[in-house]
Amino acid sequence: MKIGGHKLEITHEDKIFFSKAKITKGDVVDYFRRVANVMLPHVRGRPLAMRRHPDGIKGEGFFQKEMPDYFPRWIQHVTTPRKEGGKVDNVVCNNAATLVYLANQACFTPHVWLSRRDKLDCPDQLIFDLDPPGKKFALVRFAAKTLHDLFDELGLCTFVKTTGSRGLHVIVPLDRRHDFDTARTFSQDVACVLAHRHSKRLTVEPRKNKRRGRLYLDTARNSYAQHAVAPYAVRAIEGAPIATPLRWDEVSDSKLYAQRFTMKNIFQRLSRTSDPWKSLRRSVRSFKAARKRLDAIMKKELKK
DNA sequence: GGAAGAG
DNA sequence: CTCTTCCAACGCGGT
DNA sequence: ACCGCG
Ligand SMILES: [Mn+2]
Ligand SMILES: [Mn+2]
Repeated sequence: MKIGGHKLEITHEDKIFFSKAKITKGDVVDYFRRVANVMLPHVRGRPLAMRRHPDGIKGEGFFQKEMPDYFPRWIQHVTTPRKEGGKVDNVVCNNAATLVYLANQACFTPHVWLSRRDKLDCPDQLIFDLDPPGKKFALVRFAAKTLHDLFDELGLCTFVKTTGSRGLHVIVPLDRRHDFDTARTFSQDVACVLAHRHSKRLTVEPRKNKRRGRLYLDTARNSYAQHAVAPYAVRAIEGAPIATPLRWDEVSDSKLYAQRFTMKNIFQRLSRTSDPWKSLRRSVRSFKAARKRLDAIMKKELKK
């Protein structure tokens, strides 16, 4: 296969990766070739952690952060310091050829950092991870919408995607003027305010046995060298569900669920509707002003 | 999926 | 040569 | 200091 001026040999095209949906490795490679144009803007410039499944979804799968020596020289990469010493040489996926090469390496669930290579210490987005306690996806939709409303009050834009697994991710574009510790503390404070406003349904309680059926507002991703599943990544779950950017009005649909979009129906969606995240990079608002507004809300509502 | 070490 | 193993890591809270 | 989460 010739792509972007690179010739790639695709191996084991007929190997079954998803048995129930009868999706082969060749199908997966073809998926990434076709989705590249809409996916690349969201992964470009970011350290990428490879989630690989060489034996398809019936195998174990593993994370790999270090780019192997045998990868071709045209694949871009960036060295990042580890928090407790040492370093990692990460893949950076800036073009369709790399996406296809990774797919042939059985990496079909790439994860990406919340910061970009030119400013690794300052995230350009926050992520709130919303998973249902048990099976109640309506609670995930509720949490996402109330988060959206709170960020409206704070003057920040929000974007939402299915994770393709159990829940939703809410993304908040940031101005890269603040480090991870500052951004994470802000996200934790936002979660505390929201949990306090909706204490019957939401919680920031990490202990599972103290959540009592409430949805956990998970801010754990908002740290250095952490990563989240990339938009349009394929999850290692039967049916090949895809992490799919949504419009906010879709979150109000009671028929929405985390695995709503799959390798089988995603291109039908993409031909009908334009990229819901097209404006993401133009939606950066002032963190300073938002922090100030949140401080006022905390003083009024949290009381201690 | 591929490298490296053990046997 | 074949077979097995290895491929991540941050902050938090509790021991 | 180490373990178990997410
Ligand atoms: Mn999740
Ligand atoms: Mn979670």
